[in-house]
Amino acid sequence: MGVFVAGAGHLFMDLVRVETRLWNAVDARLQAEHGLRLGQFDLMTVIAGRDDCRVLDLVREIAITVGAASKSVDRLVAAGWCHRLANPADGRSSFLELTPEGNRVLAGARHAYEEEVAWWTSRVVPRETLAQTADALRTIRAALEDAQGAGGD
Amino acid sequence: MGVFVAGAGHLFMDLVRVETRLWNAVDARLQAEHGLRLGQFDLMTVIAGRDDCRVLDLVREIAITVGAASKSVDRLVAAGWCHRLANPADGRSSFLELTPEGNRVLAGARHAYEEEVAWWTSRVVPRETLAQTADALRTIRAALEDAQGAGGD
DNA sequence: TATTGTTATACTCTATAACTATA
DNA sequence: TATAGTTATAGAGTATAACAATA
Repeated sequence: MGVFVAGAGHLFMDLVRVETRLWNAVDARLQAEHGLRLGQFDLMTVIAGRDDCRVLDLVREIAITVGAASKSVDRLVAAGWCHRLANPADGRSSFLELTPEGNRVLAGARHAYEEEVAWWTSRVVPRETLAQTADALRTIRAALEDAQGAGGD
Repeated sequence: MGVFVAGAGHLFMDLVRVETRLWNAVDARLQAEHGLRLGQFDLMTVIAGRDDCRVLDLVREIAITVGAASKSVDRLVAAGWCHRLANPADGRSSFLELTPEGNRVLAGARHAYEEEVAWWTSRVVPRETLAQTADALRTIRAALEDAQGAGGD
């Protein structure tokens, strides 16, 4: 039962399609209900989850260019959700920190995010299969990040 | 064993990171070895796999906008990999077809594509786990496409 | 009228690189 | 010199919409 692997290439295309469509579904809901984009939710989650987060930490974690990261932070700052604090140990960089309003918006959006993702995953795939899928994705992610030099502190 | 699900939201973020990094790895290799981008490989695979493929079929399958699809096809045509044929049954649309050169490039790239994807998946995850992951992704994809009205003929 | 596709605008991302400031 | 970050360019994606041609 299920021992035949149709081909890793086919798996990756299914993964790409799921990512695109699930991203669009979650993004539309966050934008409609909480006024922020999923990309901003992602950035803010990283900032909130890391002490003394710098722009280059976002670059490595999310795998975007430094130019895009810098401008994305500009937009978060313009929205009043984030500010840059001087890094006392290194004058070249700033520490990123969510504002109280940023934390409030993020917390509110997290409920909708979890609910929407669960709707398209937990509802259609058995819990144990989903757990095994999560394990597999975490393993593949770790292999890629290990090789590409991402995510490390 | 593995019954606890850390949260579907965490699974989705792992999926997003895998998609980004694996896309970048495969894209870099296809570009270096075969001169085409992974996005073009994706478009051409859809065109090759469907009789009488139209621009709107690409829009629904890949989930891009009609403007982006039209311009992407322009670039495939400019590269000599695709052409538009008159649709005898509907003067508003064209049928997309790969040129012999397009088919040749696509076939050559497919080897590198499969090898690169397998390197990051089959090498690090047991075959049966990977098969179960493939099943889960296919199921989630079908649920999303059923709701978003994609992929159908 | 509705549909198919092209084209245009404005915004966000990509890669690349010039540039400033600091280590 | 190397690193952290900002800023600029060109190309490709996004949404949105105007538009032409056809159903």
